[in-house]
Amino acid sequence: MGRQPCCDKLGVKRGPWTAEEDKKLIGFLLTHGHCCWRAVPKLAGLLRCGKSCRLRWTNYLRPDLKRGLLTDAEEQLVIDLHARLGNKWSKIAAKLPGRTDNEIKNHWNTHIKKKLIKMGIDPVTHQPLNKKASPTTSRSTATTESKSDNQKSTSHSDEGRTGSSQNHSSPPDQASSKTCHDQLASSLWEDDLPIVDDSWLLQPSEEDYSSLMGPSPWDGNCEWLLEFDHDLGLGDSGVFH
DNA sequence: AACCGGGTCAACCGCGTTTTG
DNA sequence: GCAAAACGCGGTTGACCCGGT
Repeated sequence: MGRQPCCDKLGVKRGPWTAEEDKKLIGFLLTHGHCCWRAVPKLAGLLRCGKSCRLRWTNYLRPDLKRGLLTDAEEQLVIDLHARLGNKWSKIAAKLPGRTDNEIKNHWNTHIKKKLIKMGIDPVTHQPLNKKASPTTSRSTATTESKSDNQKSTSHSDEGRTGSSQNHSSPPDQASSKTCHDQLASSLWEDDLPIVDDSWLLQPSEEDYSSLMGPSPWDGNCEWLLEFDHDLGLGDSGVFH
C-alpha cells in the first residue's frame, strides 16, 4: 500500500487560526522544523490537518515574510513574470523574497489585474485589449486612477509599468525604469536559481538545527516520531514540547 | 448613525504531481 | 509497475474592514 492517510477529517479544526494555535505551530516549527506536514499538527498538539498547518506557515507565520503591500519594483516584476509564466504563482513567488504565492495571487487579482484592464491591457495575454485603447493613451488615465488606488501604499506605483515585457511601448521618461525592471526580470528568468533565500524553508539544514538546538531530530524520517508519539499515548492532543 | 458596496486577504477546496510501499 | 497517500499549486470563497452615501 501507499502512505497512511493525511488526516481523518473528523476532529480536525477548521477556520481562522487562533493566537494559541499560531504559537504552538511557530514554536514547534522553529524548534523542530518540519519533516512531513502530516506529522506536524500531531506533534505540535494541534487539531488541524497538515495541509492547513503548511498553508498557515507558508502564507502567514514564516519569519521571513515581508508583509504589507508589494513595492513598485516587486509589482512590476510580478507583471513581467506573469507575462512569461502565466498563473504560476509559486514560481513567481520564488523570485520575490519574502512573498508568498497566495499573497501575490491576491495582489494580482485585487490590484494588478484591475490596473492592467484600466490601462487597456489584457491581464491574461498582456496584449492590448483592443486597438482603440492603446496602452500609451490609456496608460495616462490609468496612472492617475491607480495612483488614487494606491494612496496608502506607494507614490510611484505605476512608473515604468507597461503591462509586460512583451508590450514594449514605454514612453521615454519611463524607459530607464522599465529597462531596469526588464534587466532584473531577464536575469531572474535566465537564472534558474531562485533568488529567494531558502534557508527558512525548514527542510532544515544541519546548521540551522545545530545553531538552534543541536543535531536535527528528524534525520530524514519522522515516522519513528509518530510511532514514539503513539507509544507515549499522547494521542491527537499530545503536545510535543 | 446606519446601511451598503467594494476591497482585501486568510483559509479552504479540488485537482494534478510526486512519493512511497 | 501499480496503487494509494502526501504534497503542492491554483482557483475560489467568505469574513472582515473601510469609505461613501
